[in-house]
Order: sequence, then structure tokens, then C-alpha cells
Amino acid sequence: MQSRTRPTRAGRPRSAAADAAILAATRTALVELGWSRLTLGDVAARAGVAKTTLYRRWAGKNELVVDAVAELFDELRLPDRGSLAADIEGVVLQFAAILARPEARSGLMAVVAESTRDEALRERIRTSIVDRQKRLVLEGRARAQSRGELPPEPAPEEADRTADLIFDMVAGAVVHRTLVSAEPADEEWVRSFVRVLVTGLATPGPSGM
Amino acid sequence: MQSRTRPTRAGRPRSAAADAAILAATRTALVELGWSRLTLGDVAARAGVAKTTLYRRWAGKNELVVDAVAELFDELRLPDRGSLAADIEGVVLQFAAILARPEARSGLMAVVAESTRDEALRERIRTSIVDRQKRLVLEGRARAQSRGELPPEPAPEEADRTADLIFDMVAGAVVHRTLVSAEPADEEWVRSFVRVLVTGLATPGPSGM
Amino acid sequence: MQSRTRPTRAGRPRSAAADAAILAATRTALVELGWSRLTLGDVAARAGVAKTTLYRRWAGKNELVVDAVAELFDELRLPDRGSLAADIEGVVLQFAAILARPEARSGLMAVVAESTRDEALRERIRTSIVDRQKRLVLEGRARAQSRGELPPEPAPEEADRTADLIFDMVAGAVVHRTLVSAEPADEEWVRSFVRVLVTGLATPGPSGM
Amino acid sequence: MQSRTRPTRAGRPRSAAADAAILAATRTALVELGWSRLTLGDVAARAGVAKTTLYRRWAGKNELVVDAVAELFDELRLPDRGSLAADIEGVVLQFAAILARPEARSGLMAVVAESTRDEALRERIRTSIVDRQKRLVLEGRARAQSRGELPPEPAPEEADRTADLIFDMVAGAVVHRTLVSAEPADEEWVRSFVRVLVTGLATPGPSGM
DNA sequence: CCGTAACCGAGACGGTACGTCACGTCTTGAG
DNA sequence: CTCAAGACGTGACGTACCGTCTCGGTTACGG
Repeated sequence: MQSRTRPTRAGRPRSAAADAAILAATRTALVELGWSRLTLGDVAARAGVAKTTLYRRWAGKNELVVDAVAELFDELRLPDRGSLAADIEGVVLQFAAILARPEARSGLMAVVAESTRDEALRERIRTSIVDRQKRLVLEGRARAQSRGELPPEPAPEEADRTADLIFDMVAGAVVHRTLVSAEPADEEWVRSFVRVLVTGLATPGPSGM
Repeated sequence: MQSRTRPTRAGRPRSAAADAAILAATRTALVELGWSRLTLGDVAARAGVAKTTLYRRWAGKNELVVDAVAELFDELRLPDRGSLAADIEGVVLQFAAILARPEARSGLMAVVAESTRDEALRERIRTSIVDRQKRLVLEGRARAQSRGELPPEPAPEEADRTADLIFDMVAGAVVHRTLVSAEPADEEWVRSFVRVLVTGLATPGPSGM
Repeated sequence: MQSRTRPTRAGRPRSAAADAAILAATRTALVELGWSRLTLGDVAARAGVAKTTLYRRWAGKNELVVDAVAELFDELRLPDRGSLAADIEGVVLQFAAILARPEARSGLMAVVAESTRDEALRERIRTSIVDRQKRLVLEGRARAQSRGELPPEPAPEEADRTADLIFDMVAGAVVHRTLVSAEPADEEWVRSFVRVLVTGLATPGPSGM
Repeated sequence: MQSRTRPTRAGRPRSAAADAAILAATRTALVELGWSRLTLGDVAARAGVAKTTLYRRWAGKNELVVDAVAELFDELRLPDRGSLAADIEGVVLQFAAILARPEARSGLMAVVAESTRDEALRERIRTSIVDRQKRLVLEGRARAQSRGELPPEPAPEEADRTADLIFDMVAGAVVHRTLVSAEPADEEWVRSFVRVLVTGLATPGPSGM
């Protein structure tokens, strides 16, 4: 007996190896060519696959690159370094390291740019990248609360809003520093950033404003 | 007497009106088509200009769109609302309003994406957009210092680093909220953002973490 | 006892119904789409058959269409109308009627065109179509000789050459009129044609040259 | 002042050399590949021309091949050999020689096949090939009449119909012999054919039926 | 009456060519 | 020397069929 959702569809099944080969080829091509010079024909050739096979699985360049890039962010982990500030520093450094890789730099902003005119793509980015990494904020907050560094949540919905805010502040700052200002998010910068994030602009510190 | 760089070159002079028409047509086309569907042939047609005229002035789509988008951010002003937090809120709301316009959304991220592989483009973005708006951070800090909300700078180079950090944090958060998370940066969100920015995560507040 | 070439092969025998369905579907598709838009995938779908089934039986589009078209010409009969001229008129009108059907028009010239570069296909056309219809010339000549309208053959090989010549003249004229000049081979035309064929150009007649 | 029909159209004019190169490349490709394997991309490459240039001038393969093949038939001439039969023999041998060339064999039947479903193509064939060669029939008839071999025309419209008939009979027989029966239209065959055409089936002769 | 070999449908596969689009350059005639 | 117009070579697009293959499953002989 077969599952209702996959009732042993007739015909030759899709090659599982092809998917992996295509996504890997996409990342390699992003490194070598960047977004705008990347062509699906070239990706197919690199993956040893026909162009039609690629189009059977993805609607176009945008969708393919979202999937290829999303995998890069799944390796992010929240280390336990003993304090909220140190934990954030740890994860931000990992994030910065990923954004230093050319396949992420080229691909990420491009699909975000495309998503401004494509609701389905926006949703795909949200599902595959954004929402998936929000776990890091939730984890970090829970850990800080258990340490007594942060108060418990006043209300569930408020907690969600705040988590989203923190995510936008952390991810936004790193992305902007790395891709728009085009300066490295190195250890020194990360330390300064986390100090401001945790204690605020108005709090005097070693390098406070 | 003529400048050495433009010694009254012989032949018909370039039309001054053409430049303005082309940039305006570029923004209109960005609104209607977005970055990826915008073509230089179409821009030329909208501007009532030949393609050759356009290529005589800009090297390509990237450069043209940087110029067309950069003008949008020149209207940003830092209002004097009586406190650091209120001043930031004011300018962030203006920034969010610009990022809500389709010509900015489509164009900005796209040229940033392209700039990851093009040093000259990166420099052009920095010059035309990033550095030009950092004035807002410097202005706001000076005003807050004169009010006594912030301490004076310890050292000039440190001051520069901090200004850059604040710029990345503010611009990054708004851009990420607007374009990546794809949620509106409305008054409520801006208020929450500025509270965290000014007082820090760890400081309890009406909706602190 | 079984033939050596088909020794009751083991396994499931081929479906006899499939062949008929495929040939019928081919003719239907020729009517609707013409030669160049006809695809084997479409024929298979119309016949309710898998593409592999079709390829098991025919090497390709050319062979399939030759078989589908050849059947159309098997309905030709030589009527006995009392004179050589009248007999020819009768069979030519039948031939013209077949060439007026779209499945014949589209298919016949196309396979002839293909056959100019494919010896096997040329042979298949000769066997399935050309040689099979030459019987009409032989029958007509024999009947005319028995009536005394034509002299008996001087020599067998000469007789063959002449039969071939007549076949090319009759079939060629009707095909050219119908498909190249693209004018109907109606009764009036057929009457004029047969008069010239039987009596020659130089013989004066009601509408002689 | 410019002609009304070609008022010195603005912009770069079309290359006259390209047309000739494309038609020549088409014939070469027909010889090497035949109709079905001929691709417009290949023709463009052979002609040293971009595919788009080709599509700017012809709607597709059919139109291109009609033009390429039509030129082949323009070299036909009606020799004056002293009698109607000899004149016809002369021109038929030339026609047979052209149909022996692979570029004519492959191309001619294919476009006729396509024309069965395309009125515009049918018209193009008629204009470029059929009507253009009917001149040979008119010329031959006039010459035979001036020699007294044929009577003068009874009526103009009747004369047209007869000329069409003769054209279909001559061209049809040669085409059918050459391409369908796939036998050479050599001198012996041509002599037999012209005898039957001029004197008719029923007239006894050295190899009459 | 059971195994097995060839059949069947479905559909994914690597290819090839399609006809279109935009690119950035070049070639006109006019100003 | 610039301008509008538009043809040019180039290269990628996304689609359509090709003919092959791989599945799970069926059918009828022959042991």
C-alpha cells in the first residue's frame, strides 16, 4: 500500500542525484560568474544535466538560486559562550563568514532585488531563508532568559514582534556592513556592534558615542 | 577661456535635456517593469532618445540605475524633534517611505547585488549613495551631543568608526525589514526599533525583551 | 511449425489493435496538423498508446506516414467505361479525389521529399505505393488491347518501360496540377488531359493547341 | 528628392551582400544535409551572418528555401532545335539536370509539401517558381505555331488553360519520374516521353504501346 | 498453473533546434 | 561631433520534440 501523498507515481522517477548536482553547480557558477552572468544553460552543463531537467524542477534562475543559497545558512549554530553578548558575537561572526563567500554575496541580494516584484519569490525567500534562521533569535533569547540576562516575555505576540525586530537589526546590520558599505564585518566591528545592540547608543562605554 | 577638460569640443554639443529625460525615464521604467525587465532600449524609447545617445553617457544599466536611484535619497532631512530618539524616528520614517517606492526597492538591491562583482560600481554606490547620506548620522550625533544626550567623541578615528556602525545599523535594519522580511517599517515598528537602538536589548522597557 | 523468422517468440504478443489505432491516429493528425506539425508524441496520445509502443513498430515519422498514406491509394479501381480514354478519365478522377484529401496532400509530398536522402525510405515508398498502383496501368493497357484500341506489345522489356512512362505521366500530371499548381483536377481538366495524353499535342481537336 | 516607395529610410541600410550569402549557404546546406536536417542556425553560421539577420529577411525555413531553389530554375532556356519535339526534348533535359542536383531534389518537394497547409507559401511558390517557368511553354508553342506544327489559338482563355495543362504534364512527368519513381530522366526516357506527349498513346510508333 | 519473457502505460532523461529578446556596436543621413 | 534610426553579430532565453531509458505492472505462451 502506498501513501496517499505519493501513490507511486507512474513513469520513471526523478533522479535524486540530479537535484544535488544542480544546486552544487549553481553555487560553483555563482562563485565564478556572479548572478548576472550565471546562465541556466551553463549550470545544466556543469551539473551534467539537460536544461530541460533543470526547468522541470525550478521555474527559473530566481527560484534555483534561492534554494542554492538557502542551504548555506543552514550551517549557522548558536554557540554557548556564557553570556548574551558573547553568544550573539559568535553567531554574527559565523553569519559574516558566510556573507564573505562569493556565492552568498552574489546570490542573496539579487534574489531579494527580484523579490520586490514577485510575491511568490518573496514567500520562497521567507520560507527557505528568513523564517528558518529566526530560530537563532528564539534560542538566544531563551538562553539569556534562563541566565537571567533578559526578563521573561510579557505576552506571546509581543514576543514575536520583538524577535522579528532583533532579527532584522542583526541580519540587517551585518548585510549592510558587508554588501552595501562593502567593509569586512571583522571581530572588532562585531564587538562594537554587539555592545551597541545590547547596551544601547546612549550608554557610555569604552568606545561609546 | 575654457576649462581644459572641456575645451569647447568641436561639433554639435550634447543635449542637456537628454540627461534629465533619461534619468526620469529610467525611474518610470523601474516602477513599471522592475530591474530585471528594464531594458536600455526601452528607456531610450521612453526618453525619446536614441540608444547611442544613452550609451555615450552611461556604461550600462548598472551605472544608469545608480544615478537614477541616488537622487531619491537626497531628499532625506534630519528633523529637530527635541530628542535623539525622536530625531532618529523622524529620519527613519522618511527612509522607510523612500524604500516603499517601487523604483527604489527594485533598483537599490539590484545594483548592490551587481556591485559584489564590480569594484567600480561599488565605488560609485559608495560615492553617490552611502557616503552622501552619512551626513545624517553626523548631524544627529552633533545635535545630541549639544543637548547633552551623548558624550563628546573620545578620538576622531573612533568617531568615524562609530558613525559608520550606526549608519549600518540604522540603514541595515530598515532595509532588511522592508525588503528581506518584506514587512512595512511603520510607526510602531520604528518606535520599537529606536528604543532598542538607543537603550539596548538588556534595558527593560514597556515592551522590552 | 513456425516460420524461422518468427518462431512464436516468448512473452506477451504485440497488441494488434495498437497498430490500427496508431495508423488511424496518424491520418487524423495529418488532417489537423499537417506533416511538419505532426509529432509522434501527439500520435501516441491520440492512439491511447505509449511512445515506446510506437517506436517498437516504426523507426520514425517517415516510415509511419508512408504506411498511413499507402492505405489511401489501395481503394483505386479501374472502371470499365468502354474506351481507353474513358477508363483513364475514371481512374484519374479517383486519384484526384484522394489527392484532395488533406492527409494525402500533406503526407505524400513530405515523404517523397525525405526520400531524396534516404534510400530505405525510397524503397519503402516504391514498394508500398508506387509499384502497387502500377497494376492500374497494366490492367488498362490489357483492356485497351483486347478492345483493339492499342496494338499488342512488341517486347516484354519495352512493355515495362512504357508502362512506367505512362504511370509517371498520369500520376505526375495529376500530382503537379493538384499540389504544385494548386488547382483542382476537376472533370474539365481531366477530360482535356486525357485527350492530350491519348491523341497527342499535335493532333487538332476541339481545344487543341 | 526621394522615390515615394523607398524614401531613403532612416538608419543603417540592410546589407545586400548578406542576402546573397544566405541564399548560397542555404543551397550548400541543402546539398550536405537535406531539407529536414537543415537548420536556420546552421545556414546563418555558414553565411557568416547572425540568426537574427536571417529572420529579419525571411519568415522561416520554407520561405528561405523557396527563394533559394527558385533561382535554380531561372537558368532554363528553350533551345531552337528545329522542331517542336526536339525543342521540348531540349528543355526537358535541362529540367531533368536541375532535378538531379541534390539541392533541388531536397528542397522542392519539401516546400510543396509544406505549401499544402500554407496559402501564403503556396502563393510564393506559384509566383517565384511555377508562373516564372510557364514562359517556356508559351515560347515553345509560339515557335511551333510559326513553324506550322501547331494551329493558332482558338481563344485566349482556352490558350491559357492549355498552356497550364502542358506545363503540368511536362513538369509533372519529369518530377514524378525523378523523385517518386526515383529513376533517371535520361535521354532515352525523354525521347519516349516527348513522343507520347506529341503524338499520343494511341498513335503507333517504333515503341508505341 | 506457474514462471518468465516480452509487452504495456507513464514519464523523466540528455539532446538539438527553435524563434525571440536584449545587448552593445556600427552605419547611415541630417543638423 | 552629435543626433535619431535601425541593421548588425552575439549569446541566452524558455519551449517543443526527439528518441532512449527506467519504472511498476500486465499478459499469454510453454514447461
